[in-house]
Amino acid sequence: MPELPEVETVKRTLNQLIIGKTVKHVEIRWPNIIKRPEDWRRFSKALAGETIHRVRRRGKFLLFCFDSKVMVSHLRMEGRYRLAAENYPADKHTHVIFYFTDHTALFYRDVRKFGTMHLFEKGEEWALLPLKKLGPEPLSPAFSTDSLSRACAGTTRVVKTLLLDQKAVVGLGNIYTDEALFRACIHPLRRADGLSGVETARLYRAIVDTLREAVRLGGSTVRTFKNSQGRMGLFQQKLHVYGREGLPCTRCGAPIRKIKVGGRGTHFCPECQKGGTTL
DNA sequence: AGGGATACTCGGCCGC
DNA sequence: TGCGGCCGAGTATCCC
Repeated sequence: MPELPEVETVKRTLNQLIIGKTVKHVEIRWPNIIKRPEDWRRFSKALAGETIHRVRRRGKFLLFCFDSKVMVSHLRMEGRYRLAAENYPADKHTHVIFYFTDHTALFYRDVRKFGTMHLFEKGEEWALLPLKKLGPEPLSPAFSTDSLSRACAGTTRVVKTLLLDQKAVVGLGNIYTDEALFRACIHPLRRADGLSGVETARLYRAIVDTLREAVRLGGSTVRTFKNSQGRMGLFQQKLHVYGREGLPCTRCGAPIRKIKVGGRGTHFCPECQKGGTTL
């Protein structure tokens, strides 16, 4: 499940592979992936003849910047891009194919069909969903202990839920939220507005450090070993709690526990992340 | 009004 | 072999 470090890795790879390519046509095999424009047929028409100038990232979204259009793509759990020859055999999980004028093609494959694509006129993407309401980038000056404190102060929700919702900070999903809370020694069920100043500062550092290291290692490859480009992240070897239910805590040896928080599987160390759950 | 909870999308996979 | 339930990111929708 791609979170900020994985999406950042994909962005860097795509910037090496598809810059300067011009779209010949787009084949849409599963129209539900296309969320904008409403008529998915117009998505293909609008991109024909457009050249890709760069790929950017905002939170977990990829932005493909064309001449006059911007395509905003979210991979959700299993979305993947692969560049190949245009006659590469697409399997049943390949839902969108961008054919280029140089006889290569970008294949979008997504087993769960959960991914989304929005197409905008260049410049209008920031004022509309899905980018409109996103919080600060965690690895930018816009995110700070102060901004995190303000976000925490304004809500009665538990801290894990706050971190997942992309308003206090973007880019965290289930894996890195659990890892950051472990690193900060904060229980996932603590109420956000109950965190002390010291704890908030610790959480800020933990988020930044966890994401920085994961980006450096090319993200995590969790439960998908058939990554076709051979490009596997290495951060999964650094996970302290995610996917480690029952295994000894790397810090204190206590067995890692798994609970549900807001419907999401949540991993934590019952010793290292003690502290009042304020409930 | 605006925060919070819930429904919805989807198919591989698990347990029975 | 079949089948129901689970998982999960983000948005739409409802509720308070």
